[in-house]
Amino acid sequence: MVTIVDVARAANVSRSTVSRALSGYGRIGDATREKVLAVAEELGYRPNDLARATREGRSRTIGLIVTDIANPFFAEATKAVANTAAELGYELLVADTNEDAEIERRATRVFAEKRIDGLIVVPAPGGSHDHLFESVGRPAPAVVLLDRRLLQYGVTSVTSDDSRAAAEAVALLASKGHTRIGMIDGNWTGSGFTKTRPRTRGSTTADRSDGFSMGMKRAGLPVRSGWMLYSSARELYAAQTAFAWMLRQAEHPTAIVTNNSDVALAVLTVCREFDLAIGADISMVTFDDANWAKAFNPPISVVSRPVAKMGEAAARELVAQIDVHPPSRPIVLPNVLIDRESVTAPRNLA
Amino acid sequence: MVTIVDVARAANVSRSTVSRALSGYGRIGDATREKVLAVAEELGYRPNDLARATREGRSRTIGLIVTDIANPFFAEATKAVANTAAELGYELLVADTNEDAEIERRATRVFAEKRIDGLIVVPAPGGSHDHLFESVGRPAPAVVLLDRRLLQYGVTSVTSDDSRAAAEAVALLASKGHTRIGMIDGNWTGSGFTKTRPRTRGSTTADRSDGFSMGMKRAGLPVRSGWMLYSSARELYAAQTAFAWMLRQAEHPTAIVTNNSDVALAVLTVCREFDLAIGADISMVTFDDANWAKAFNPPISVVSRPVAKMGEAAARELVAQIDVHPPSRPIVLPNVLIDRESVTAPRNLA
DNA sequence: TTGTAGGCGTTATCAC
DNA sequence: GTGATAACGCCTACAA
Repeated sequence: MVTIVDVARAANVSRSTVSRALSGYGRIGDATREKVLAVAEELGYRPNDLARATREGRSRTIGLIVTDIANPFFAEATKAVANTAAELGYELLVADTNEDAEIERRATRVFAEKRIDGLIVVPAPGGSHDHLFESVGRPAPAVVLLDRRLLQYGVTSVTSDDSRAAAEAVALLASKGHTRIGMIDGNWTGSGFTKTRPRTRGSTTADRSDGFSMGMKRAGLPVRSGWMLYSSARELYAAQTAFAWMLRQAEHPTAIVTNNSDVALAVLTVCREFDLAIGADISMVTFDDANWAKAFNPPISVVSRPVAKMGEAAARELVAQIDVHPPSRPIVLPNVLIDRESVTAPRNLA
Repeated sequence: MVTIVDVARAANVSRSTVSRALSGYGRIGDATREKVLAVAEELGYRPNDLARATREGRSRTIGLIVTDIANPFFAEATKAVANTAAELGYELLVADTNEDAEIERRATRVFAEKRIDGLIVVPAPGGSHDHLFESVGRPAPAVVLLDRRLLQYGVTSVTSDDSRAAAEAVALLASKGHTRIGMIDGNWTGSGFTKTRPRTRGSTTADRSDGFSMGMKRAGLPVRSGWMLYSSARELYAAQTAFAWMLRQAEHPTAIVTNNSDVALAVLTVCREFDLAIGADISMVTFDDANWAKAFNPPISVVSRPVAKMGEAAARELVAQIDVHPPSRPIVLPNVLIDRESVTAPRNLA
């Protein structure tokens, strides 16, 4: 690689003159500058940002740690973060933890060693997250949480108002006459599925379940045991098993809310197996406006989460903090309920 | 941030001793080492990898430039690259070009300044790619192409055998009795759609179209003008418009092949609007086993591309090249045709 | 206007 | 076994 010294030699000037020509600071003669620039161009000189960063104490690089980049939600968030960071003059280091807290710790450490200026993180569920915030070993000067909250630490978080949206989804279903409404939460850290509410903290998943319950209460509807299931996030078929189990109960729901698009796909699959027509036989609303939702027959009604905006907001907030603005209060972006055709009046009322 | 000097001071030894204790090179007394380690731990010392990289001339960081991370195919590839890189001891810098060659150039330059050890790139369509390979200004010592080929430059590429797979898809359709088979290619760089084959080079997209034609020829079937459409990759509804147009032709295809999952979604949407049942009224096979394909009614037959393996292979090949192994020959991984239920005999024969 | 010199945090060579 | 010292490439205060 060609360095500043090489350029200096070739242009018959000193290192500092080259630096001045390149960075445009201090005074320099026009002729000298142009010559230096020409030589640099010709030699294909590229400033060494590592050296610069070492000296300046800032790397102009931020880190993003996600539980699963392949998940459409996080893929789109990543895109927004990457684009916003680039626009703001930062590069993006990415790590995928596969929801494993141990991998998260490792990524955190390595990122810290690379001296990232800030970190956006979707913490892996379960386990302690002290490593992200303890003063000794804090991975970066600035940290922002994406789609998660960790109240104990007082970090800025970017989420969407999932509680309200879940309640709204229930209200929509109730307004069509549904009284037996179920929900499947696909973010359980256990295996298989369970009827008992897991005590999760900080997850927006919990918001959705809570919002569901609240919506049911407001509509004056009971939540029967077995109408609200928590299925494993790791096991591919857990959500299918859960929903199939739900359908086999004596009085099963006539409408279902799912907390992400993967669970929605599971529900759709099971409906096909049970020969149940979406809309006509069973109504549904899912979180996340996946790209396939509009293509289905019938098109699926969804809670569209502001993914791209969340990613962008996280990046902007992070950079603001790097520029030593004080941390913002929690940022909560609005969801929008899009009613397509998967919600109709229940059969027995028709 | 606490440096090696801080640790040295606190432990009452010299910088070199601290370095020895930490990196485990040279000779050092057991007692000294343990003390240093203890002090380092207590102070929360983290080696500064930027400084280390500056000195060693290698950053242990690789770059990934993609046209669209939010695209499920690239999202999964990114995941595989990230995981493999981590396993091999590299961190991953990511950039999204939105298929814009200018952004690609910018990312390339910045990555070079950050002194990445290697680069995996999905080049944006159109425009020159000299900037990736010209000796002066080459962004990294090692470069690997993902899902694209650029024959002129003699770079290693990782692709899947899409030509063969497309021919196989046609064969499957033909074996069920279809004679009027169409294809929609959703990677055209133009706007709207066109009937005339664009001259693209290096794209695996072209492989798919070519394979389709080859498959038709082998089956002794004609490709009527208007049965093979190229629709814009940028415009959201281009593929829908194209397929709707195709359906309105006098003798339209009874089966369709689509070259990616987004186009498949477009076809599905149009079929719903035309009230055509997949399978019964029109058969289809699409490239990419998207997560929704199994959930559809009926489940969609697909060419499953080995995405994760491609990402992993690209990362491994890149690291091998960084370790000065000579570039490998083009790597071509096998696709697998998964016949689900979207392919049946055409109506008029039933 | 231009050059000299020192330091950012590492690692490694060479004396002691 | 340990410490002083130089070097990686850059930037910039200061001197000329």
